[in-house]
Formats: sequence, C-alpha cells, structure tokens
Amino acid sequence: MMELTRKGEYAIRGIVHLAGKPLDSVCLLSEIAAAVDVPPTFLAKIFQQFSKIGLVKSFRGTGGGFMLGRAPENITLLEVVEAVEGPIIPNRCVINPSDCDRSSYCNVHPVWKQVQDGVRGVLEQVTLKELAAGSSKS
Amino acid sequence: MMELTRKGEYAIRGIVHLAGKPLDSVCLLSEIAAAVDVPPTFLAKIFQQFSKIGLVKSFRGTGGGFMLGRAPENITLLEVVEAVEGPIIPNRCVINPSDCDRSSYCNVHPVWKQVQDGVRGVLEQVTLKELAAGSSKS
DNA sequence: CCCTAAAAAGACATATAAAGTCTTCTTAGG
DNA sequence: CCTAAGAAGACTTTATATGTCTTTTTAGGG
Ligand code: SF4
Ligand code: SF4
Repeated sequence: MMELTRKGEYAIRGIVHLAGKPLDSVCLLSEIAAAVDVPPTFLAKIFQQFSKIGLVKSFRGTGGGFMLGRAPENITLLEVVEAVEGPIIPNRCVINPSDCDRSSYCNVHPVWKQVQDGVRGVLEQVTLKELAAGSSKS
Repeated sequence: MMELTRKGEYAIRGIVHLAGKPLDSVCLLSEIAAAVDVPPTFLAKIFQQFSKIGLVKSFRGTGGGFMLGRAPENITLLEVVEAVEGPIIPNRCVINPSDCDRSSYCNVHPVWKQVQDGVRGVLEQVTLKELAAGSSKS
C-alpha cells in the first residue's frame, strides 16, 4: 500500500532532470522525456500541471520548452508530489472528518494524522537541488 | 495519494471491534459487520485473511465465530494493515531496487526508504489495546 | 503572410485494481 | 440429518491508472 503512481514517479524524474540543468536554460519536453525514459505524451500532461501552478515555466512555439519556475533549492519534493498526486492522505477522514461518523471518538483517526505529518515532514526536507546533485550533464 | 483502501479501513474497524470484546469471547461475523458498518460478505473475506495468519482465530459451525488470535496489546496496527494491504511501499524501488535501472545512483530512492520507515514506525507503536480503549460494550 | 516548431487542451482508449456479490463447500453442534 | 456458522473461489461492477490521439494555440523566422 501507499504506493506512488507512475505519474508521480515520472513527475519527479522529469523535474529533477530539469533541476540538473543550468538555470534559465530552456529544455525541450522531448529531450526530458527521452532522458528520463517516460512516454513523451504522458510527461506532457504532467508538465502542464506543473506549469499551471508555476513549478515550471513553459514557452510555446519555436525555441520553446520548459525551465524551472524557481531555484531548485526552493522546490521541495513534497510540492512536486502533491502537484501531481494530490495531497498526502493516508485515510480520507484525515482531510474530511465528517466523511466518517466515527471520527469524533475514533482512536485510529489521530494515527493517520501522525502518518500524514510524518510523510509530509520527510518529503518537505528534500529539495530538488539535493535530488539533482551529481546528475548534471551540460 | 497514499490512501488506505476501504478494505484496509474495514479491516481495522473490524479487528478493533473484536479487540474491545472480553478475551475468549467468540463473536459472530454478522455482529461485527453490523457494529462497524461494513458489508458482511466483504468483511468475511478480510477476516479469512486474518485467520490464515493467526491474527484471529475462527470457529465454524453452530456457536462458531471469531476471537482475537493474541492479546490486543500484542497486535500492532502495522500488522493489521500489512495483513490486508500488503507491505508499506511508497515506491516500488523500495522493495525491489532492480526494478529500476536508476536505483544505484538515484537520490530519490533513499527518501522513499525514509518514508517507509517513518510510516512503519508510527503504525508499529500503536496496539489494538490502545485503539479499542473506550469502545468496550459488554 | 505563411510555415514550422513547440506546448495546451481535451477527448478517447485500455488495463489494472478496488469493492463487493454469489454460489458452493466444509465443519461442527444438537 | 438438520441447521448454523465460516472457507473458498468465481464472478461482477466500478473506479482509477496509464496512456494515446487529435485539434488548438502560441511564437519565431523566412
Ligand atoms: S473509523 Fe476512524 S480511522 Fe476509520 S475513517 Fe472513521 S475516523 Fe477515520
Ligand atoms: S528513479 Fe529513483 S525513485 Fe524512481 S524508481 Fe528509480 S530508484 Fe526509485
């Protein structure tokens, strides 16, 4: 359980690859897709999501492509994951306690909050800069 | 992401209910299902899984039913969850690094191990005894 | 102005997994 | 041998994951 989807995995690979590039260099989607071994059409969808929330900047037309929206040290893995997978929710009652009648007295409920905080805490400590370290090719 | 399935949620509810009963009392599946608001046929499947690994003991025929396999303070939430949901795997490379060519140099890989350990750590600290506290009726 | 290169958008298709049901079989007590 | 349970497995339905395809928009260059 608790498994990251392919989409999430691809998203991370893609943006980490971008983070390994020099800042302000525009990168073709096709180039990224090939480098990280992801179906280009699928990665396109993912980068569109990134673009909407500003995690990456996109440029259309000739000479277009993608670049990182912010400095890699200011983008956390948590942001990336939540951008494409949605919030970290170990159980639905965590985000919406009224979903479950039992939430008011349930002893399990707080455990899921603890799990959520734990996972978020780990992912929040990791930045794209660290993740890209060592994989910078030109 | 990271969401527990209904099956997992039901499993917890069911076994916690059982843990709230006096030890050595046999409990009907139908009674449990009604008490925790789960489709009886579905809960049956879940308890069969529990039974196979000894988390609960089952008795067939007239006067049959289920009872907890061990004392509730010796059963952790982690065991219950993993019994029905399988191991906690934030990403497939965690359980089988050879799945991914990149695992040898990937900087993301260790983060998922950290997440895994974190989640397991939380769930391992919680026992059925604590979860059942306060919900003992008869 | 037109042609081409690129991303954006949305409809579509397929595969897998989750969620639940149904039927038949086995076991045990009375 | 009849009835009350759980065991087992096939089956169905629904939702999600994993893509693909087509069309549109945007931008640069001749
Ligand atoms: S029973 Fe408890 S853990 Fe389960 S959904 Fe309700 S509040 Fe959450
Ligand atoms: S790229 Fe890294 S995180 Fe992703 S599957 Fe491979 S080893 Fe795991």
